Amino acid sequence: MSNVPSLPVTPRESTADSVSGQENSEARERVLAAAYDLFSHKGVRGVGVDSIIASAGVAKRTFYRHFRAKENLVLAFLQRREQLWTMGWLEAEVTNRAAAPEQRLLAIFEVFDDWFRRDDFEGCSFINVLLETAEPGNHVRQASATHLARIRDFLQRLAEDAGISQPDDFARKWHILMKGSIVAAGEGDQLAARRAREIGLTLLRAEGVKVSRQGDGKRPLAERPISTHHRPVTLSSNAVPSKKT
Amino acid sequence: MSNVPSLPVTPRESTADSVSGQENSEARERVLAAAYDLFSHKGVRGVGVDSIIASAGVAKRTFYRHFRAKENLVLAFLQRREQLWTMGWLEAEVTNRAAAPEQRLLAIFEVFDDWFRRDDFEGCSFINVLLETAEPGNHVRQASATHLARIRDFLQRLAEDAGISQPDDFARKWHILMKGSIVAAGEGDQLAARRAREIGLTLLRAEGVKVSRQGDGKRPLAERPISTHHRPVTLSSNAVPSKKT
DNA sequence: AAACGGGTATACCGCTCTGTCTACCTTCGG
DNA sequence: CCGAAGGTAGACAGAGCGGTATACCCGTTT
Repeated sequence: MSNVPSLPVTPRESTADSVSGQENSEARERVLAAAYDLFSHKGVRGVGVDSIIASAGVAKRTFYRHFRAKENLVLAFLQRREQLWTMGWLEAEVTNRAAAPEQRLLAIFEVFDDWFRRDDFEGCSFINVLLETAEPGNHVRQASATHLARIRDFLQRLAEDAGISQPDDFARKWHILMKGSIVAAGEGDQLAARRAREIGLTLLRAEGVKVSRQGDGKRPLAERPISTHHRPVTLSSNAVPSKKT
Repeated sequence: MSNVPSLPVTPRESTADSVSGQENSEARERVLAAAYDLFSHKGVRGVGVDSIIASAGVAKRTFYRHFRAKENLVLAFLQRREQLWTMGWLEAEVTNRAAAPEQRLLAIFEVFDDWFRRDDFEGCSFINVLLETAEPGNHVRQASATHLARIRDFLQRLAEDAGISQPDDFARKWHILMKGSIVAAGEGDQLAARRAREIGLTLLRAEGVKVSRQGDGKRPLAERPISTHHRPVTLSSNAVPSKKT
């Protein structure tokens, strides 16, 4: 049973790993959910396979039946992070909060503002993994870069919709603001999102975009039904919680 | 005997670690120099004590005579990074390239532009260490945050000199641009520094600062005597290079 | 009924890492 | 001359890591 697994276990999450071709196992899902929590908060190098299987309540053999090696789990984690965080949370939340493209760009930092205030703020897993993996050729590192690029694609689409002349350059600039504010938040600056928003505002205006002020500070924040943050409903502290969490 | 050690071995680098009170040993200096290269390029978690002592050509016993534990070496490394990178390179280079405070702020990104193009670009060790150390209370993590704050102090001084109204807020914003561009460069965007510079320019103007254009693009780059980059003259590939570098 | 696929539990291997310990060598000052 | 300080070399302990192997259990399918 276990209350509501993070993802409905439905379809193939791509990159075939499972031995017999079926990646929709319950055990696999528990592992992935446990890995999501642990990896996103403690980093992929800081969490061992033993911790994950203990937290997932799964046998080691079962783990290695679904993932050839730890690296494969990490790659699967990054993909799930994109589903849950990038798409299921950030993009959804932004799209929900504003309609005009330039307002959506600004809304990113309003979403970040809430995020940075969370006591269990984890930072951006893509950045974290990228930076804790030194070797340039690494699979995991490249995957992180790809997922970051996909965030940039979202920004670029918004820039195009806003009629900005050089959407790629603009998206990369906006991404610099996002990444910079995330690192600043990790450093402890809880106001980082507001600062980044202000920079973004001047940047938009310099770009010739007319941005109708609907609150320079906080948003009206009427109804916002989505998102209980991008965290999957973690399976309630299963089984042996391992020794040294 | 070993060509020009990175620092003249002269005075106390604070935080007494050495057993008998003298931290000006030659062996200690070799260790610190080796650690600087390895840590800054491969991360502090990715480099073991064995690699360091092999690269430094020093016995293990000697290492532990000077550093109670690896953590103490890491802290010493961060301090040296501040001396060599923050002060000896970034601040010196910026101060050398421009005189007016607003020009110095912009010069940061011109210095970064050169830096990002290096093939052995290592990123900001303070950010790297901060992000690869998950636990919030950690000594090393806090030390990294402190060193980052000291960079911000430099920015704040420049902001004050430029007559900017809220220097702390401005410094934090500028730092967001710096950190964001560094991460972007780590991701592979070699133009990140120029993008950040452009953002900074609009930000300065929005702040009411008159910035006389002396080249919107590249600088005149006349004489610039300082800096062969912040890298200490690494002791030429000493001793046993260990097995698996 | 038998076979099989997937799950559990646990021991184990080999490697790496931090840190200690033994033993010897060199230099230098009283 | 001798002893202490600081150095070298290398074995070693103990822990954690990723990954494998053994043995058993259970439900479904054939």
